[in-house]
Formats: sequence, structure tokens, C-alpha cells
Amino acid sequence: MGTTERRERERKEMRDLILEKAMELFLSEGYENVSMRKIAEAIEYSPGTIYLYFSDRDEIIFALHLMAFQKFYKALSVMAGDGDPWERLVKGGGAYIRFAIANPGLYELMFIMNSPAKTIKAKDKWEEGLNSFGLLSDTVQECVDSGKFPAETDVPTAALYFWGMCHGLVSLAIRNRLPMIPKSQIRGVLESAFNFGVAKMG
Amino acid sequence: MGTTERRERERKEMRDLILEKAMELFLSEGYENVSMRKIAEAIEYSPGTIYLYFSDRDEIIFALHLMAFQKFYKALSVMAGDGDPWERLVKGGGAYIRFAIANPGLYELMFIMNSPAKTIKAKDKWEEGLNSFGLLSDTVQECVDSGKFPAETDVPTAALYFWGMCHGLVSLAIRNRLPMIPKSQIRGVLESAFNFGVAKMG
DNA sequence: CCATTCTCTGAACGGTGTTCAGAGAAAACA
DNA sequence: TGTTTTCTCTGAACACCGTTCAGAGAATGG
Repeated sequence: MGTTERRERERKEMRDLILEKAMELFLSEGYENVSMRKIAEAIEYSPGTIYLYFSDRDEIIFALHLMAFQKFYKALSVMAGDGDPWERLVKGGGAYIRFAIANPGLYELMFIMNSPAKTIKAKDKWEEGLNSFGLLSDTVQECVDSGKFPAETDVPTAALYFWGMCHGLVSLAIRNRLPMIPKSQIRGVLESAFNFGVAKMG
Repeated sequence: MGTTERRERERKEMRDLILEKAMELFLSEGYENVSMRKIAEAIEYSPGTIYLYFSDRDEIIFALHLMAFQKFYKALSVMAGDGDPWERLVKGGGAYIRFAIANPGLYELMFIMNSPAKTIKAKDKWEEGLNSFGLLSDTVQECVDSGKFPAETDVPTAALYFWGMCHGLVSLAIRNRLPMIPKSQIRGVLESAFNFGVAKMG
């Protein structure tokens, strides 16, 4: 009786279809301009159907936020490896900034929007975020081990500093708080600021 | 004929009343949980009346964002003065972080929310933000002049770096991306990260 | 006292997220 | 096969939202 298996497969396919179309709409129209009805229209089902696969709008956004993290983690993986850890750390920061500027919609989902934060708070943990933070912490640890950073360095603090610096720069840009910088120059300016910071550290 | 003057005064009083009650509601219930109807109820007028004083919801939020900047600019003024510029810069960063943690609602308004950004983009300038950024830039310039920073330092780049670092730390906290840190310790942790950064620079 | 100007109301419009009784198809059982 | 059960899906309905606007009523000016 393969019925149950087929049902499960079809259920997953429907979830994937909803997520795919929702992501398409969100990225092209902006998160606040996409309603459940519009998603329903895009998948050619009635609005009620979506609620048979997701409990509410936030659950869709949380699922998309997980998908964004997969892509993000890959982009950040240039930081892993066995070269000089300081060089990898700097490379990771550059990759972080480029990813955010190239994928502002995904970045918002992961690090700015309120909606996923509600679920993070409710679950009281955030594996996806902490995985990426772990990658960063490991690299910072290696910088301590290799003597690049002083032995008494508190690794979580140093990693948070590094993350905060990158996040601050890109989130100011994404939320339009740098209107004095022409859009075409944003990436370069952020990278300069980042380089200023790492030059001071290095 | 003092009628016109009285009318103008009453008009201003009504605008202030709306802003005051709106701010109260926003800070206590959160921005997305306050509707125009709720504001109308708070001021004891019908919803339509608000639109005689503000063209739409975004205009209210933009006006509140200006009020937030007044308070913020004052808090940041510890950075001005005539002591050692580097010391003032560090003090300014500390004030920035403390202000944001103590007034997350105001901070969101100024640096995170989308709504004021629309108006900033429409007006294509942002005096209030640039005033505060100017305060920072001036202090960085004085660090260059006093020899604390190398003469070839690009001041806007260094200032942006400093801003980004502070903004990144607090906005991660405000948007709940640091669930691994207990709320009571957030401020201390952010300050440690900030100190790690300035120690590297100083 | 009348005409004008101004303020304010509240119903209405077209949207929103979400729920749920009931229709109809598919599967399981006899 | 026919019958019963299980499952999927619909779409109207609910309670909200931001915003508009004809018209009521008061204040002002002549």
C-alpha cells in the first residue's frame, strides 16, 4: 500500500510549491506587498488551501528564512578550510557583505525582519543562525590558536564584534540609511569601511 | 483678528496630541499592532480626523522618527566637546549602545524600520540622520588631526565603519538575533564586543 | 441674520489574515 | 461491485486594516 508514501510525497510537493511561489513573489514585490491571496492565486489554489500546509503566514516566512540560510551558509563557507585563519576571516567578511548586497531580500529574512524573530523567540533557539555563527567562532578560535589574536581573547566576544561590524554595514544599506551614497557605489563603500576595520585589527 | 493665529495654534496642538498618543501606543504595543483606528480612539476623535492633520500613516511615523532623533542627538552629544577626541569617540559609541538598548522603539524608528526609509528615499535627503553622522565624522576628523588616526585616513569611511559596528551590535539585539544571550546580559555583552573593537583600534 | 468657512463624522471601499461548513473525490472495506 | 470512510479543497464569512468623502454642524465674517 504505497498510498501513504504517495500522500506524504504530494504533501511535500505542495509545501515546496507554496514556498517556491511565495519566495518568487516576496523577492519581486517585497514582503509587505504579498498577501496570502496573492500566493494562493500564484499556486492556483484557493486561499484556504495554504492553511492546510502552513499554520499561518509566519510559518511560511520562517521556512523561507531556513532556505535563505542554506544559501548563506554556502556563501560563507569560504571561511572554512585550512589556509591562514586571519585571511579566511577577512575573506568571510567580504563574502558576507557581497552576499547581503546581492541578496537583500534573503538577508532581510535572516537578520532583519521581525516575523522570523517571533518564531525564534517562541522556539527559544535558532540553530540555523548559530550554525553560521559557529563557523565564524571557529575561525576566530583558530586566529587565537595561531597567535594572530592574543591568547586571552574571548572568542564569542570577538566573533560577535566581527559579525556586528558586517551586519551593521549591510543593514544600514539595505534599510536605506545611507542615502548619501549612490546605489552603484554602495558595495565598494561598504567594503572600504570593512577594510578599514580589519586593517586596524590585523 | 487673532483667529488665524489661534487656528494655527490649535492645529499644532492637535498634531502634537496625535503624535503623543501614537508614540505612546507604538512604544507600548509595538508598531504593527497599532492601527489608525486605535490612535483615533486614544485621541477621542474619529479615524477620518487624523487624515486632516497627517496625509497618511507613514507621515506620522516619519514625524515620530524626527522626535526620536532629537532625543538621540542629545544622547550622542557627549561626543562633542574639547577633551581627547579618541576618548570622546569611545564615549560616543558607549552612549550609542546604551541609548539603543534603553530605547529600542525609538532606535527602530530611526535606523531599522522601512516606513521612514520610504520618505527618506522620496525626499532624497535625510538631514536628521546626517546631522548625527556629522557629529561622528567631526570627531573622527579630530582623531586624524590629533594624530590618533593616520593622516591618510579617509574620514567618511572610518566614520561609517564606526557607525556600522555600533549599529550592527544593537540591531542584532533589537531584532532578536542573539537568543543565546540572556536579556539581562545583552547590554554588557554588546559593550564588551564594542570594547574589543576599540581596543584593536586604539 | 445670513453666507461662508472650517472641523469633524462615520459609512463605505477595497483590501488583509484566518476559519470552517460543506462539496466532492479518492481510498478502504464489504 | 457498492458502501462507507477518509481526505482535499473551496469560498463565503469574520473581524480587522488604511483611506476617502459626502454631508452634518459649529464657528466666523459680513
